Amino acid sequence: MPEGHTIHRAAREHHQIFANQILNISSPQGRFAEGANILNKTLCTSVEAFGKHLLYHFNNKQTLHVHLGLFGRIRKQQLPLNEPKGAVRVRLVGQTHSVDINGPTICRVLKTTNAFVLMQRLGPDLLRSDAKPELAFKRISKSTAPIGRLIMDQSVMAGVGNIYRSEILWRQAIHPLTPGKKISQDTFNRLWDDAKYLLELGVKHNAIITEDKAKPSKTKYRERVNIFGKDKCPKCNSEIRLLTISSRRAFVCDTCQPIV
DNA sequence: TTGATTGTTACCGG
DNA sequence: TCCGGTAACAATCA
Repeated sequence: MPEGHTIHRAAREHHQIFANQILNISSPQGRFAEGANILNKTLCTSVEAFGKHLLYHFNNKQTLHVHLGLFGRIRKQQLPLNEPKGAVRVRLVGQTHSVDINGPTICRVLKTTNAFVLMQRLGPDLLRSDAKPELAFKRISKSTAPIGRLIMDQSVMAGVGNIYRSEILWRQAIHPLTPGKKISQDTFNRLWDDAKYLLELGVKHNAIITEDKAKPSKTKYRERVNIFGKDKCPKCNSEIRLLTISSRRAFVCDTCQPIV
């Protein structure tokens, strides 16, 4: 489910529906009972995203830290409350809406200051206005690791997931196995700008859309992509090759993305 | 029922 | 010390 756009979209929505409200917090599965007690009936001050991490801040200096991992889901609903579906770890209830967090890898309460310390491990977040892309370029230009690994390394830059990785590199005609140190400043700038553009588009439409001609209205909640999971390159019609980079699937068109 | 999956971390060997 | 590889974990759907 999550790439950076999912989490930032959720943060924006949840901030709107929960900020400055006293929330009712429960854990239908009982796996989060301790944390729920600490936060229950506490004022939620803000909700924000760092990369793929979601933070709900409360006015008792505590923060609910959520990371959805590969399988986690967020379900937002209007009140009245429905029966929880599936493995709901935590349910947040405000005045108008409820949010269920299903199957996250991280779902815990931290002191707010400690949550911020953790976020410092992330590289610049494409979706945050305070991001400093030069920090990412510094890491990339010093590394012999393939660019396909680096742009998905959240400590290098935060937000890109496995689908966007293949799509961004294809759009910018960069071979995923190109060593980081061979990426020029210009190439990096193109890469960063396009990644940012695509993630912002993803936030706007709540979907992964990387194909320029795709009509967002028709593709809502779905993916509209160029080469991820495809057999043939939409530009040159040659075979798409499937690689494994960072133990994940990476798709490449060797014709349109020549190795430098 | 099986397998695949939009992710991260800990650990270990080279 | 710093890599790269691997296992573990999670829930849902086809």
